[in-house]
Amino acid sequence: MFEETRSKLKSIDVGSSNAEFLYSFLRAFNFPKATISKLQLHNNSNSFLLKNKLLFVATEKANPFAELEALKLNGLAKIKARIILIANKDYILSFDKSTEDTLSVSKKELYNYFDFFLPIVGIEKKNLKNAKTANLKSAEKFAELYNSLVQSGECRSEADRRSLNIMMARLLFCFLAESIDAIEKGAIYNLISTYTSASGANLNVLLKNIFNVISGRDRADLPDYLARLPILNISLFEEEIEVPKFNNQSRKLLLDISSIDWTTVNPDILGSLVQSTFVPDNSLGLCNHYTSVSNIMKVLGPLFLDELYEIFEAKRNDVYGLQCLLARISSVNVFDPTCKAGNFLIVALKELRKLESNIHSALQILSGEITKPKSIINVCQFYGVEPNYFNTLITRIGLWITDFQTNDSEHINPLDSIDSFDASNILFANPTRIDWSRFCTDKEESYIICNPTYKGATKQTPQQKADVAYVFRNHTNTSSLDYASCWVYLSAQYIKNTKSRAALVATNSITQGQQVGLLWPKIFAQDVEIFFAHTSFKWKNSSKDNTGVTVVIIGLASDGVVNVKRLYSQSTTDETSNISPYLTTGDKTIVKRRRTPLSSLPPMPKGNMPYDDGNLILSRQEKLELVNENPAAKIFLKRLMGSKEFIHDIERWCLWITDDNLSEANQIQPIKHRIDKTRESRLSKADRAAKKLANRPHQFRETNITITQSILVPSVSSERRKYIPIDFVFSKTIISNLAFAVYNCEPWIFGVLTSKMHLLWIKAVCGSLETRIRYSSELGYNTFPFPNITEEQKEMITACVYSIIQEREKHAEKSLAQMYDPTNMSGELLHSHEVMDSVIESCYRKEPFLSDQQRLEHLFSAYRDKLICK
DNA sequence: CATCCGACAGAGA
DNA sequence: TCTCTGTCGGATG
Repeated sequence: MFEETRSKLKSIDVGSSNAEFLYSFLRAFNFPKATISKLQLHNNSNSFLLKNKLLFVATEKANPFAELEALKLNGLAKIKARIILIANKDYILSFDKSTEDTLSVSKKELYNYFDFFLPIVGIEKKNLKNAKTANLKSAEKFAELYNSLVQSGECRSEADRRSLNIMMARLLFCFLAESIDAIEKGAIYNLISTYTSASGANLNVLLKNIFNVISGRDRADLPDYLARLPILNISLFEEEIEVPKFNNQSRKLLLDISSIDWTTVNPDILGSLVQSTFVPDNSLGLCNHYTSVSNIMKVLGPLFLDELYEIFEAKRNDVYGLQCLLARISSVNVFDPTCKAGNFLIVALKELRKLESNIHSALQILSGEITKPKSIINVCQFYGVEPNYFNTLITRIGLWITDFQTNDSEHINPLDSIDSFDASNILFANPTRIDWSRFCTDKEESYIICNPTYKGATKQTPQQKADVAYVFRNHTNTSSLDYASCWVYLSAQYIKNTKSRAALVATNSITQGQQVGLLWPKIFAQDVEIFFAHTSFKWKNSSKDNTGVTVVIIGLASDGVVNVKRLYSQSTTDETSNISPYLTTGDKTIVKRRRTPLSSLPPMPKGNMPYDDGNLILSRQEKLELVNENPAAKIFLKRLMGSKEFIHDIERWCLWITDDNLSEANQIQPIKHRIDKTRESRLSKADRAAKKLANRPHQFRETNITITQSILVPSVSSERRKYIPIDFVFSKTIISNLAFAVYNCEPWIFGVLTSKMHLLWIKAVCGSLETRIRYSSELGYNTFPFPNITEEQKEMITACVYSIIQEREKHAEKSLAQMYDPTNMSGELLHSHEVMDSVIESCYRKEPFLSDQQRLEHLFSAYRDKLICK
């Protein structure tokens, strides 16, 4: 169906003018002539708008990312088009506003990515089950072969696994070597198909021979068919390994793999795919998530590439300037201290070569020379540390093939290119245990890029726990840190007092909640600051399972190295003099956990934790059945509310038994059964506290109850609502550990908690679940700066509270979720909240606040003042 | 003792 | 399969 589009795109003359390029592009997607001739000029003569579909921008800039950034600065929302297509002489950069996908390819390769543009003809990519790319196909075949060999029982021991991994890496190397003619094309396929039997029985012997011949170990009296293989003098083939036995099926898979056309395989994602599909478990418990190219560009651009391109644009007509720039890029180090399959390094190499090629083109124009010299960017400038041996091999392979593919010179002998396999600096080690500065010694400038493993403090393996303890051995209060903090800290140490910079992708947790107070003082103490950052966005790559995590990007530099800091979000870019550890434009104020409220507010504990494996809790149905059969059970039941039951008005019940009426409760068989099960479950836990709780299995861990009225605050709730849904609950309700409670409180407290001021504070200083609002008392409530107010003010607030309650009562049939639906909130309810907001704000100061930014600044300064007073 | 977190998890469309 | 939005339990301070 789209073959025609593809072939039309392929036939576009790359050298044509911008307008011609655009016309051909649109014709490929079958836009009628009339549409094309009616194209509107947009803002200036370099861009065209196809309304609601496409904005085409022609640029002179060699780095189209700069043009996209410029558009973002002006606000992407204003652009009335789904897809933005930026084109310079050779490359195109495209951005899909809806999916936030980025595509960066040369014009020549554009046809292979036509599906990116299908939304402009009304087809969503997700609906398109198109043929898999060569990359994915190859990776899956590789994974199949790997699994087949593992499952046939050939690779039981650790040593067998290792041999298998090395064999897989060697095979990958051989096929790529064929693709660049370092090995005769089809040689491996022919050897296997000709000299092994269909049963696969002697295939392992043949492979062993092939490896021996290639390594040069065993070349005496070779039969002719093996003698034609070259000697590849690299470490990959040095070790003599046991090759696992093949069977009919695995032999067939290997033949399939060797007949793939490896010339079309893209090294920056192949390695990652291979790795993510066939290293399912590894002894270090590290994850195999890899970073997509568009995410890598979010890191490389602000870290150094944008700056290099700015220099290039400025010196375009200056031979000396261009030569200086060349000298500079030939001496930078790029260092990924947890490189996995190496795709950061590979993309960095590719991008630097692209820039180099641009510089050579500019120099050619200035000097009139025709031939391009050999690249001065060497793979030895690329450093990686990786605790998985197989990954180090994949990284080396990726860098080697990229080195060959991106070298402009036509006179590189494929066999000579092999040397770069061992030239790259890839170290097999645990990066938390080595001294980075002794591995990647700082020449002129080094750039650290990485996407370390994230693991929350309570989810770390003992090994990871020990790693964190080792990295932070000179500090206290470190056992709640995420595993990724190690890389932030070590990066800061590495760049300290140098001009080098670092940029990391990390879980957003390290920029939120308690971790801010635990990590960032240790970073800032080294005179290192955040010079750019990208706020939270949902992690995505093209791997089959897109795991749920929300990430940020953090750029670090020594104080004073970078003056203008850039703060990026999905659609905006802010320039500022400081980026806070919460990734806002504020100052470096850090809010730390407090046990008691800073202001004159009553305590807010968490609700009661069941700790029961579900045995003390009943659904509506279970409760009805119990009461039907045992009417006496009724007095032991109370409504239970966590966030979900509270917000969505879901009926859930719990057994609430005091020591006094325990014997009475035990008379009812189903209740006794539930109590017994709770005891069992608590006893089965390793935790000492749990065993102690088994002594009172009829009760929740905490036993707080409401006597008059309590305010319930859900601990997690959607960030899309205008207000956090909170409400009063009364004595029949038990609040669970999934909500906070101000027990038996005065009504005006409700006014403070529901206010916009409080919400802003909570969003700013508490943690979050992905991007949900995660309320917390120690971080958000106890730290909230609220003025001491008069009785009159309390009365005013109370009046507003009642008017909100009254508005809610008009919709008594609705749940809080429905009343506070972000798209459908009643005008009166909204209004009563706004009145409340202004009353609360008037407690802070007479003149009204003009923006949330102002409100937050006031809150932070009030927080600092209160702290000093205490 | 009692809080904050999760390379998440479960439900609904 | 994607979108939306909050469970549950326990190590940790």
